[in-house]
Amino acid sequence: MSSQKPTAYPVARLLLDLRRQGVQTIQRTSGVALVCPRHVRTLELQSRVQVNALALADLLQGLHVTLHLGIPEDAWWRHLEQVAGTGTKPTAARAAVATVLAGKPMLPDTLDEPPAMIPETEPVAVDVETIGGVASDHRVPLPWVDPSELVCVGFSIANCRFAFPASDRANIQRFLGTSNPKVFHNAIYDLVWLLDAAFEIRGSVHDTLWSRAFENGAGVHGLKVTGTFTYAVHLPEKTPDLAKVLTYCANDARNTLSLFNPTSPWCSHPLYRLYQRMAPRVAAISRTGLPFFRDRVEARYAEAVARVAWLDAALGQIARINWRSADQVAHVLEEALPNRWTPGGQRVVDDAALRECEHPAAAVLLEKREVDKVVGTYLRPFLQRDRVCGLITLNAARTGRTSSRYTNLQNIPRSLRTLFGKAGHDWVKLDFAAAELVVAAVVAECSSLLAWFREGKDPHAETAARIFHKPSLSVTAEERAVGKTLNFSLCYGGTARTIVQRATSYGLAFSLPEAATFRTAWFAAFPEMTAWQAETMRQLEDGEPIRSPFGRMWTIPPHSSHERNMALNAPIQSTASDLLLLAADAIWDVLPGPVVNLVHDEVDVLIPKGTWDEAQWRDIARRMAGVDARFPMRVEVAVGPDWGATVEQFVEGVSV
DNA sequence: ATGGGAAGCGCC
DNA sequence: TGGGCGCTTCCCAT
Repeated sequence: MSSQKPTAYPVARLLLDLRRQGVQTIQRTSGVALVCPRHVRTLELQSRVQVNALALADLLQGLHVTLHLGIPEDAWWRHLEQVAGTGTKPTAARAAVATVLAGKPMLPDTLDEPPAMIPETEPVAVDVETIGGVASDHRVPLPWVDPSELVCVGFSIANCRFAFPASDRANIQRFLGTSNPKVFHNAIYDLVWLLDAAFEIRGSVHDTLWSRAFENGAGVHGLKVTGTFTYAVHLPEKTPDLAKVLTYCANDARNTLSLFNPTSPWCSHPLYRLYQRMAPRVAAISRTGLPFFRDRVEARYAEAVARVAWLDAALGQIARINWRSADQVAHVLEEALPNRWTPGGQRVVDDAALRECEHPAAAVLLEKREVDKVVGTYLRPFLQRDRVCGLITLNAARTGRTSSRYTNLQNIPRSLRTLFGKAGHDWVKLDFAAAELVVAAVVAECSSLLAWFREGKDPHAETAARIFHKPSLSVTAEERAVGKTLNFSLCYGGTARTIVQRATSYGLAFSLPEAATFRTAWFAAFPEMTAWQAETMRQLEDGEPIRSPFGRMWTIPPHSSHERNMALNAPIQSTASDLLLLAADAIWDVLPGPVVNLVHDEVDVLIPKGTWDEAQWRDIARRMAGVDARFPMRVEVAVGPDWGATVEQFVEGVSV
């Protein structure tokens, strides 16, 4: 491939070409659906995912494809090249699209008679249709988003497909309430709605996406080839025709059923079982959301808005530009900025650059950014409802971490956490201490790190002691911070440069050669880490999949340093998050209050004031820490009147 | 008017 | 040339 930048082939142009070739494209809130009237496949692409050329190949061969058009344009270009040959021009792409074939018959838009009797082991596929959401913000309909509404629930059993409007509660409950396995396609979403409508689901929960997530680390936003669909029509937005919605819903349930493979070994895998138990619980957390103190949020909001006005006035004295625009800021600060450039060829004006900048506007702009973020991303959206809800998903991250969307409950600033809580209740925080480092020590079989964890020592301080050649008791706070920086950076492929950057964010300063010395010393102190990283690189080069201790797999092409570092990180991060989910499962039924949030290595619980019982929580924390004997986890337990005011009570776990 | 990409920043 | 997420704003193309 020549180094010359290829001619752009915009997504909209591709869609237009597809449409010309008789491919039906329908705009939906969640993206654009491309519908070909022939067999059938669903895939979704998103920017952070390494997509497979097969995806577009399938599309161009006339499969039924759903694309989330979040991928960068050059990614589309690479696919086009791979599919239609190097140097593909739009005309060649059009020629490839021309291979789209006219279709075979699909399922008709009619409903079957619901069966009177269902054999007990027969899987029942369930699909929910909803309407509403905020299209401009890509927010799908959710119970807490107004306007949003449950329209109908569809079912598919064996060769039968049928649906009921949401008002027909008796019939919906009749089929949800059987002991048959219930099959969903991205279950959390349907579960949130069914839970909100107070339906009771009996039988085990299955999801057609889980096995794929375990097998190749595909998130819901990632590449998702889900198999053969027999009904490939998509529902137009805002259709007033209930009959049409019902048939669509039933046919989609049918599609879901066709994707379900009950004989897959994954269906009996411990992680799959875990997801079956956790999915309804996570849906419940999503629906409940975080309670907050409205008066506090309003006060903080007013304060922040006033501060923004003051800062804007101050900046206006310096230059009358849009200080949110990186381009305009770069133009004003010019020579005062450090000589760094973004991948897109623009001057870097991020916070780190501003801190190095002598210009009088820099300090003011830093504060403006901070307050702007707090107002725009957090406080203003919070005030729109009486609680803060986000859709927590089990399989959006390739590593198996949970994530939270449509308000992210996992990145709320520490400074705002004191706004969350409930009158008459206390907030209990259960937190895995240094979870990823423990997992890394186990996976790499690092004897010294493991010994420290087993003995309950502070690993960062011990690391610092090794690096600075002094007794661990005389390690200073700054030296410990260096140790922490090294531990987190070097496990996953960090360089001397990244160590310096990280250290700067901790308020430490040292030179590149110093960082290089620390790096060498770290690998010398932990020879098993060196060996483990080398072994992972060998697997990558040999094309072997990367595996986690719990059996997740990732096939990663070793093309770039990013992918090599991903291979180092994925099994560690995923194991740490699986441990938290396993721990949450282990303690769920003995918790004295509802779980209100999950933040990667933290579980948050609300309890009525005055019911704190240390012995009870010690027991809970012990169960949590001992969830898997291979991993010497420690759990920190804190309690307080709100999320931000929790105070650590004790630590439970190995050697405590 | 609308949507995608880039930059930036919040968290673990 | 640590990883993993999601959200907002600006800018530009359609």
